[in-house]
Amino acid sequence: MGMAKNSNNQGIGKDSNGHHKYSGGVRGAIQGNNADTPPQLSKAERIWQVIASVPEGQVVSYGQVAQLAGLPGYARFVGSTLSKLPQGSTLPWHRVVNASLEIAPRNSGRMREQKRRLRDEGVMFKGQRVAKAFHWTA
DNA sequence: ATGCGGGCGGCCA
DNA sequence: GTGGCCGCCCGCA
Repeated sequence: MGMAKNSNNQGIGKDSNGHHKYSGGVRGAIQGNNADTPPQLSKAERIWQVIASVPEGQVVSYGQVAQLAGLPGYARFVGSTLSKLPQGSTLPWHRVVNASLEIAPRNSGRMREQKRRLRDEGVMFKGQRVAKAFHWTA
């Protein structure tokens, strides 16, 4: 475990979304993380919020994140949003897998990094997939 | 404006 | 259980 502290902080420098509609007090993490998520936040911000709330040792799917962020149907957007995270981000991006609970195919190095991180927090695999027991249900 | 490619997902062979 | 086809929605030529 060591230092897990998945706060709501992920080195959000500048959103490539352009829309700087405000990003003021993101008080605490989004505890509710329901679809009732207040919309002053940009889509990317809401997505970050949800991911930041995923417990250590658990995973969620892209579609699930979208759903929880109040953006049903935005699964792919979640993926592209994560691909834009800054290098030093503390957002637990590695806890997001596809609906089949497999690590989404992309740069092999990134994939290995994700698997390593998950294993480090105790997540177990069944073949290529994360065992169901580690699938987070909000 | 239009087209195309993504860290996806649900359905149906 | 797999694999292929669309459908979704966005960002960037």
